Amino acid sequence: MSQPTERSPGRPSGRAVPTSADVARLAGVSRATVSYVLNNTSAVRISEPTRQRVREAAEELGYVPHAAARSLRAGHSRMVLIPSSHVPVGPLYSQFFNDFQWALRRLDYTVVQYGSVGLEAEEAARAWAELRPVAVVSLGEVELTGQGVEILKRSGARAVITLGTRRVEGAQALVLEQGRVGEVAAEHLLETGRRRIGVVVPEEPGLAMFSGPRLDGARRAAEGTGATVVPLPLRYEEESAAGLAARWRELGLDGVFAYNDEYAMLLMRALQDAGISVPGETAVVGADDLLLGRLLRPRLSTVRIDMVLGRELAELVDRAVREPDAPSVSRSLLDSRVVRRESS
Amino acid sequence: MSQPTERSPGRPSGRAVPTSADVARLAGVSRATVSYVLNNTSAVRISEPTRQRVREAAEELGYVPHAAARSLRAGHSRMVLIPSSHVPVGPLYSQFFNDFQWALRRLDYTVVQYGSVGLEAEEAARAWAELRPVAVVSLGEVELTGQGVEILKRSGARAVITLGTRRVEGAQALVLEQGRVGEVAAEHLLETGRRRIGVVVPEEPGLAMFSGPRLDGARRAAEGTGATVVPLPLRYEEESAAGLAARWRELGLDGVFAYNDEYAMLLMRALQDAGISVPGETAVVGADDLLLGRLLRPRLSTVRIDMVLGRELAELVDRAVREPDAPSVSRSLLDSRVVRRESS
DNA sequence: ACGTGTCACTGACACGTGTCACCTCCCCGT
DNA sequence: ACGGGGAGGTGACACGTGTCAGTGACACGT
Repeated sequence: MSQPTERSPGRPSGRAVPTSADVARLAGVSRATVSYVLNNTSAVRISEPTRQRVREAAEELGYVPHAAARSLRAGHSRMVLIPSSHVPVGPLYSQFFNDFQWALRRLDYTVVQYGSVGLEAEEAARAWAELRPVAVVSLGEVELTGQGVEILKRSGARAVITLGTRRVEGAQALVLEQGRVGEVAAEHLLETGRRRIGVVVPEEPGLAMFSGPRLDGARRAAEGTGATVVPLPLRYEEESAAGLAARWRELGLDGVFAYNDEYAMLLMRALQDAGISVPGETAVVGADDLLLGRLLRPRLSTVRIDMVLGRELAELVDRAVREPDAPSVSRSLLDSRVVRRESS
Repeated sequence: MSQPTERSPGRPSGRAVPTSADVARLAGVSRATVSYVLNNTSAVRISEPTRQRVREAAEELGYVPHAAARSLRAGHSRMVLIPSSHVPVGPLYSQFFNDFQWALRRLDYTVVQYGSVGLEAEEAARAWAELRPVAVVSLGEVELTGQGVEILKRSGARAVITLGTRRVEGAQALVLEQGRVGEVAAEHLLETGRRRIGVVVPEEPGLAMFSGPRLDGARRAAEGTGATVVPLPLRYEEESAAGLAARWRELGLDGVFAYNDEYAMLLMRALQDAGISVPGETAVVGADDLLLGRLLRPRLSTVRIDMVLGRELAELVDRAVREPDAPSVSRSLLDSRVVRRESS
């Protein structure tokens, strides 16, 4: 029942996608020549008239090379894979990500975001490895185990870089010192005379990766000063904030670092509605320096986070790809400082 | 100088990435058997002991199949490509996108986001076509021309779907009726007796795609009512808002739809600082129903946008892939309604 | 006439996988 | 003794590309 697999030599139109062989046929040259022309191979000399003919044939057929076949033959690709689970992120991160992507493209890499929603860590790593990326940059949204790194490296990845809060076995780690954020916030509150400091810890899942280190940083700042640090679980809802505000007096806090400008705004409103004066009775500090925070009264004090430059990270990826055996640097890539406004 | 290309038969470790041939060798079977076992091919019977041996060998070598080789051989892939230029987006969109991705994975597609920052429309389409995706879903962030659609289809894409504000030649278009957002906002303002209505139009590039239709929608609502609609350019900065507020009285507006809750909050604060009472003198309506809008006083009225379900869109993609010749449906996928609070 | 070189191009192989047709045992019924 | 047939497995091809070695054709110097 199966057709003989002979390829009818002249199949000019049809619905088949054109290959370089089709281009060669149309231009009246060999497939090799087509490859040389379209890739501008410098080591081989092809006459100008022939080049022209090949290019015209390719144009006419709408030929587009097949990336899979190409990287199969080449034995490697220039694909940088970025796992993404897409927690909603702020403009800060978004800006950084754009820069990063742009810089990588400039270095002639192909950036691919590959979502792996709802997969196990190792299972996800295997899925990424199937694509044979030359590098994997995990931006901390997705968990990556030492086992996963091993799978990726064995599949040919020359660089596995994690950009997150904790180190992963075998990978280049760029630690985002989230702790610093909490630390400078707490230091600021201490300097202005506060002694019992609350730290808001969002209950939303997926944020633990950031909130944990920030809390720890605040604790570090308080160490040895005699001040106390109290974690405050909070959901991003008005009722949750109202509930927290209702028992505020019994907590006896005189300062609070609220993880985030959004949580800070939520909490500050709830405090004010409960009759707690800000900053008189309690100082409030957020983070991210959102424009909206400046619209409240009192204006929200905040921690401004200077993110690593996308270009810088792209160059680091490039270096890691070219020298995979280089020592595993692990730098801190955040700089944080307090912007004092009126709420503290 | 080149080594003879013989492959040393026993190369147990080394740094080479293992192929199915290596697995076959280790398990003492043929490559075909390996393929059958690992793919659970039902039409072929392999004894249980052999299956075991193959699986163990694959495990031991850390074998991961090569996606490129696989889809090359298969002649098609199940990759859905989503071009992304990553303008910072709100939680609404983010949630939708997660659902969409999850639903596609459930339908056994591989979702890949491919950024094409700073490429021409046609050039970008060519780059996407190289990956030979089975479907392309443009979420409106990226321009896609009729020419681009042609390139993609010729390269084997069975479905090209645009999800945006305008239709594209040759593609399945799902029009997001951004106009409705402006329309219901304006209708609401008109119902509450406002006659001179401002519509904030962000000056930030990349938002024009949304802001234009919203303005048009507001105009549509005002048509025939005798009310006037005035576009108000605004940058997302305090100074810009202050400038607009300063000349508010001479504009003589009694209502404003501010594109967005964020712009609305910015403008409302500036109006209040300039001594304009809200909603007494001017009513303000935003959009997106952000939690933060509820924290202001007066609480911000807003347009709640019910986005299409991710699952629904995923099923539509699946249908389009299975029946590429189906008629080009083009539905509206937004539902908008006003949530009245205190600012209007 | 002959070796040497250069130019422009082509033939053939390899990359890793899925699958189809075929092959070899071995058992069973007559 | 022989045909039939199923169970379990293998050999070989094709997918589309990049690249190396080679091949005529022609020019040049002796």
